[in-house]
Amino acid sequence: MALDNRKKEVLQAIVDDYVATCEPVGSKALIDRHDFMVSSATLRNDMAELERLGYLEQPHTSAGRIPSDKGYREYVNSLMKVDHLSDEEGREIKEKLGQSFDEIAGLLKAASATLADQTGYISLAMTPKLTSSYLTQLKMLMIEPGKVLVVVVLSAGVVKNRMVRIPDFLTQEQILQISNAVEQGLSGLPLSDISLITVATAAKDNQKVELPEPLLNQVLYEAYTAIKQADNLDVYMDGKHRMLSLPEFSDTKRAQGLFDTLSHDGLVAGYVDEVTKEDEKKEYMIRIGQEITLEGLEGCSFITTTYNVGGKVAGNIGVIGPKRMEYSKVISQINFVRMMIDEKLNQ
Amino acid sequence: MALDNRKKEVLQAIVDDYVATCEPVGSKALIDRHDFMVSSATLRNDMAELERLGYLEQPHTSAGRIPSDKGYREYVNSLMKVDHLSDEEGREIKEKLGQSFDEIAGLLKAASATLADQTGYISLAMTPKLTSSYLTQLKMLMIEPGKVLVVVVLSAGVVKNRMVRIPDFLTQEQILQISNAVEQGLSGLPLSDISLITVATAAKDNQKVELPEPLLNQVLYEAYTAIKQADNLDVYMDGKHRMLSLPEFSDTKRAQGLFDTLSHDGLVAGYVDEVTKEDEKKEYMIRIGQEITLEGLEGCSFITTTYNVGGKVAGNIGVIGPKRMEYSKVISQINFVRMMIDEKLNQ
DNA sequence: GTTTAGCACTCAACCTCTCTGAGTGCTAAA
DNA sequence: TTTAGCACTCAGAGAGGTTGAGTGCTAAAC
Repeated sequence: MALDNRKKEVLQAIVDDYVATCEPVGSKALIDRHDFMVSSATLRNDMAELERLGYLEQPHTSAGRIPSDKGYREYVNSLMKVDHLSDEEGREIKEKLGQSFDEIAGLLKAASATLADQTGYISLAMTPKLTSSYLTQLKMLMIEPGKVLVVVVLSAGVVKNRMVRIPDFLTQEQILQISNAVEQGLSGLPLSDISLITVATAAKDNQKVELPEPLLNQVLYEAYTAIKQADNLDVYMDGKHRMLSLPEFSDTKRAQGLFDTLSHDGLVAGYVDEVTKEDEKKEYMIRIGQEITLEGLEGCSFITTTYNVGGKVAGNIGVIGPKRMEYSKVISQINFVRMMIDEKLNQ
Repeated sequence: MALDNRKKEVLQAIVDDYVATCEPVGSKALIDRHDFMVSSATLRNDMAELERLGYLEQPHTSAGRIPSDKGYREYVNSLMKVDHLSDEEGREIKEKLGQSFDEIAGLLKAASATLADQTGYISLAMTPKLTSSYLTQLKMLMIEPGKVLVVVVLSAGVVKNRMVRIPDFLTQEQILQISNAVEQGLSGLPLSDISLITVATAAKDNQKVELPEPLLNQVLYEAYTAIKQADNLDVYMDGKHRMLSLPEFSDTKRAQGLFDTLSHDGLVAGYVDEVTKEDEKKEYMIRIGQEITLEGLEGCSFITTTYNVGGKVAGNIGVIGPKRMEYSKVISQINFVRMMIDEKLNQ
């Protein structure tokens, strides 16, 4: 059964008011703050009906109503008015992200900081998923005997490096030969196709490399690990501490549950990944309250979106806030930041 | 006026009990839990005296006493029994830090995580102060036309790198010439002696570099920035969220004040630096309550110590916890971790 | 059928009052 | 100097009462 127009307006008004005040909304207050052309008794009937249908909840008999997860969902799906960023806000974001960044990591850090600042909630920025990107360069730079810096460059413009140990007596020359051989053999190959075997094949096909097998293998193993490690997702998160000032987290237990989970980057990244796949065709992923299957985030809402680098390769940015979130505002803020990232990355 | 022996014992017992329970300690409870050979009335007199002298405080008339900052200070300075780590704990730490680390950053991250785990408080690990270290290598690796990875290697074994932009048309060959020239001219020089001018001199003294002045300067500027940036302190902090479970932070306001400050790495690092200088000759820096001049940390205690790399170059590790902290235990934990770091770095 | 006025009802929040008990300070005697 | 004893204090818990925002229901009006 669909909601009639007035009920929709009532639900919308209740969500708006509750978001603004964090207090249960009663029929009287609703009349006062909005131009309903009916009496409070009528609204009471509507509210009772909305509660029966599961869109509203009552903390206790003599209190007003608050939106349920289902209520928020309905609001987000079809009721909220899409907000435009004020010029002011747009300008602020542009200012913070306007400078030039030499590495994608720097851009994402700045994006995360900006998003946290602007929304006042927790922001999230993840490096691109690199599975579909390919290796473009592999350099090995001898720092001192036995210590080599492996630099991996991927098609998405991602550069990662890692210090590894190798046998002391190998020379820069030998290392150079190996890295050149591997680079020649593997560049252009998707990361997912690179295995210890392909690395070894690449090195051995190249005649110039002349080293005893076990030694060679040791170096190749380190190169392989460095390449694979370049695939690791980095997660930048800001604004956690701001959540403590929200009334919904005045209970330390809740805040602790949230922080416990958020301190495991991997958990969050995995969840975002999973949910992004579910909502593949949508511009945004929105999860509200109990819809979120991460422990400790049941009282939150989670909005993410995807930025693009070149073709397929993409990462996520997002915001975690209370269910009582200014959805439309946050969405437009995320969107703006995403556009900025896209622009920077694809210019 | 010095405290007589019994008063010292009383103070010590009160601190121990309060640390264990977080409840004000009364004369009766003190008699029950310790073997004082006197009556509670006598202890009451002692406690009144200790309060008059400022070592104890009373939350309200009909409550027991809690240690004041001065009381904790006396306890730390001369009363506490120095604890030895249990074999169990030592083994756990060794296990976590036992693996080999290729970079100092990795070691410090692990140290911070371990310290947070073991103490249950907030841990801190800072990269070495590099002002007294010198440049050993400077490499520039062309990633793609216009983009160069500058790798800076310092005497302390610190390797930092930074992606920079240069004019498109410079070749790998030219870049190599420049970096070689700079490296030759500057290697062995303390970081503090390196300026834009010395960089430029190094490059220009080398005959091989043949580039129009403005172009060359642009590249040199980037190299200089990369070198200077290698000096940046990194701060690793873990275990923040655990503080929320302590009774002293059940009030969200306090927790927020703490987290606000801790979210500024720089503030904390600066403070540690400053205080380490004050306590230069001591093995540990300990600051209690109001002694800490960082906003939001007035309810905490802060313990740090210094690890060494080679000679002078040194960084700090530390723990931030409630004033009601198991001082001796934390100190031995920090100490153990410091020894592990020293060992790893100087082997 | 929908809307409204009116009224009885509910219940968290707040206040006040009392009681309890842990803990104190003081005094006078040992 | 130490101790026993006693009067005193005060936070915290519990009981009782009041308030007021908010509800649901009913019967009349539209």
